[in-house]
Amino acid sequence: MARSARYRPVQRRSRATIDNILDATARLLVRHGYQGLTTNHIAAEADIGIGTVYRYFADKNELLAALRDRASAEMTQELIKAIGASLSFEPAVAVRQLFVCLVDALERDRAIISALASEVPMGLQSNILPAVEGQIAQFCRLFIAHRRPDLPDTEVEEYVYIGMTLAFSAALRIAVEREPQMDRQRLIDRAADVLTVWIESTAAATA
Amino acid sequence: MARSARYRPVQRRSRATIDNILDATARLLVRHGYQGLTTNHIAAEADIGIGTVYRYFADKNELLAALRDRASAEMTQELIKAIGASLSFEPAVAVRQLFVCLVDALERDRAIISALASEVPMGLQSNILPAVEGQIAQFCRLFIAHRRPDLPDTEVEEYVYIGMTLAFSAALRIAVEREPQMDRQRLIDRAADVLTVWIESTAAATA
Amino acid sequence: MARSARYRPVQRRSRATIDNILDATARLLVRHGYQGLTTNHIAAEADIGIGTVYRYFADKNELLAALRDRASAEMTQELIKAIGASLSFEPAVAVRQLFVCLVDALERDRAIISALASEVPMGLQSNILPAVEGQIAQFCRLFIAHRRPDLPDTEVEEYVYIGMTLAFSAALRIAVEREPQMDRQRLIDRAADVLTVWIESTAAATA
Amino acid sequence: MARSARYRPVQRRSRATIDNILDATARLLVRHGYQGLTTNHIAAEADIGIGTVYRYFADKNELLAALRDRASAEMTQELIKAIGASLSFEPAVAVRQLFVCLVDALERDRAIISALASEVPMGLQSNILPAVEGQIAQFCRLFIAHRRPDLPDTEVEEYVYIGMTLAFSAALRIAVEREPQMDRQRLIDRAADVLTVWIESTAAATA
DNA sequence: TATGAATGAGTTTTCATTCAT
DNA sequence: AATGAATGAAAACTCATTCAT
Repeated sequence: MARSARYRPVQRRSRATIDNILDATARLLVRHGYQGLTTNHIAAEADIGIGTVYRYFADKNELLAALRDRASAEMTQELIKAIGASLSFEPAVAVRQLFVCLVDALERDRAIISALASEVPMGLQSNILPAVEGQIAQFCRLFIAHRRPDLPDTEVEEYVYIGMTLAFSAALRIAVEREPQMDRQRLIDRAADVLTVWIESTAAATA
Repeated sequence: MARSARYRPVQRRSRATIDNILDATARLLVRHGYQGLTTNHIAAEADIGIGTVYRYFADKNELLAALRDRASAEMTQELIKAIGASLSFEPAVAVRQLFVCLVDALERDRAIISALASEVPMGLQSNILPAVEGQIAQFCRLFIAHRRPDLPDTEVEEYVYIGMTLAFSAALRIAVEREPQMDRQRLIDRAADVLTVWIESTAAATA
Repeated sequence: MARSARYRPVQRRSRATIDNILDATARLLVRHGYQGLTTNHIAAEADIGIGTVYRYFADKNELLAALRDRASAEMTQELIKAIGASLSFEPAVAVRQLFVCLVDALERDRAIISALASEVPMGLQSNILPAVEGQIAQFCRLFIAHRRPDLPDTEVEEYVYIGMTLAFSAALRIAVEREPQMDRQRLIDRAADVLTVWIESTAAATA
Repeated sequence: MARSARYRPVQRRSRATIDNILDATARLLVRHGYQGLTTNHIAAEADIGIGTVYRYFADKNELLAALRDRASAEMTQELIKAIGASLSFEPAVAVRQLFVCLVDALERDRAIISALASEVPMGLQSNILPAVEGQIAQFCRLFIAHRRPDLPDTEVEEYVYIGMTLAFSAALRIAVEREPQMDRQRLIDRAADVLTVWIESTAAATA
């Protein structure tokens, strides 16, 4: 907000230092949660001076946003690769494969995801998933438009919206919030069933 | 530390004052988000002394928890009433009715829900929905067990888990996060379709 | 300070209520120390309203002063009785008897003495012992003046001052601050020795 | 609570700043007593920001403890020097010299001693004298053990305990609590007499 | 006379941010 | 470019005291 008006000299910024800071932040977030995550902590964990942190990030919010963006980008990349690999399978199989991959990805980053999503008081701003979801949605849009050129844009948009919601929220639950006594594999099967049934029913309905 | 037990006199606490404080908190949360939500602000908004806030709530967390519980209870009540009213319809219709009711309820409380869920840094602790969802899930469990006494408990549990996830996450999106250009009614229809199709397919599969 | 100017209607004050308040204060002081000793606590412990406390004591300081005075008076009374009983013995024996009695008295009230003396931030104002000591010193003065009418007042005063200091500080240590592995009886003997030797030497010197 | 360990960066701490803070605290304590001794006042008196106080001391207690330790160390140092200087004199003379030195030291620091001992509500924790006394007692133990190797340890311990109690409490009275009309020199003489007589009597008794 | 709900000035403490070195 | 000592606004919370009932 106040940021754009602040004087900021043109300077060479070291990618390595930025990653060092971001890594330190992620480590602390996973280790202790947002409570007690201070910029001074971050500097100490990254083994640099606090002043250096502020050479690379205008303020704490910007730092957290950069962390969010980096995590989003990594996860997006991974999912897009999985989509590429699934393209040759038939829809029902592909959907299941992608869903498994999504749960895996969320599970791997569960700590950082849940820390950023549910502890950092930046509102939805700090959430990693919307960005990831937006990217993936883009692919789905193209895919559907390619397969069903007859559907109007708004309808495509609605399918994508519902589909993304279902896929991501189910995967998130299974990966991050699942209670220990529930069976991971069976939940994945059930959720994939829903997606498959739904896709098939809509394909039939609009055929 | 040395104080063995917090002093808390037995006393008559005024329901009106508690509601006044909770209302003020909700108003501030909706208006400005969690950032800047201080106990002093709350007292000022409620037009009482800061000491009074601490007469009724041991600390800020307890206050927020009370707000969460009140909102949860209200929403749960409303949904249970809707469930009662839907009991006589056939499944497909009932599901649609209930889903509409859920979206309505979430929409009505959207401000407080999203503020508590995504801005208060208490982790999932501050989220209203889990409590509501848990209550409703209880009903679904009973209902399914009644209609399908042959299903083992763990399977019922899985269906409920997936069903609740789908219903609540879809409804939450439509009510709270829907982008303005999307049509509310059509999204509700699509989401209800998913639920209906899924319920019918599982009924058929296990028949 | 501001107290004398405060309006205070002439009223009947119940001795029982005052003692109730003082007892409650003493109990809390012994139980939890000065930390956490609030007037509201005191009222709750005494099972009366906080307003009632302020009907009987202008402020917290006055309450504490009343407690100090009451404890002082009780201890003084007890010691004076012991002095009366020792009067017929010869000096060396009497001194030892009185010293034992002093240690006993301090030990009995150790909790309240140490709480008031070392935790209440009223400076020396809160200490019980000066008042007790002053009263006892008065007796000693009379006794010495009676036995040694030839000594000038200032000299009597000095003897009393030194004697009181030695007796009370030694007794206080033995009763309140003694480390557990030290033998109470032997310490009493040693301390009584000092007093006896000193008294005899001064008697001889001035003879 | 959730913060696993207090963040405390490894850093160069300026001795000058610490002393500045401690000096300011001592000044305020002497000037106004413990009442009204707030960390904010200390910062203002030291002419630094409140944050700086907390860079050097974790909390108010630690600050007060540091002040106590500094005062203790200074006084101990001084007394030990005096002991060294007295070692060549015969006992009666040495005792008197040391007692005078003790009264001097206490008198010099009377303000801070009485403030810390009788106003800071940390119990005996805040008292300067126990630490000083403990150090000096150590010397006496060694000295007695050297002169009277036949005495059992517990007996030495008792003599030291009684002797320290007498010396310190008498000196404290004379230095800090003496009423103005009493003659300092004569009180010192009387008190030194007690110590001398006692030492000689015990030497004779155990010879 | 007794009550106890309400008060708010005052306290400790935190931590994002600056800037002289 | 990097540093880290210093900062101080702001937050949570306490508790002696008042006063309407």
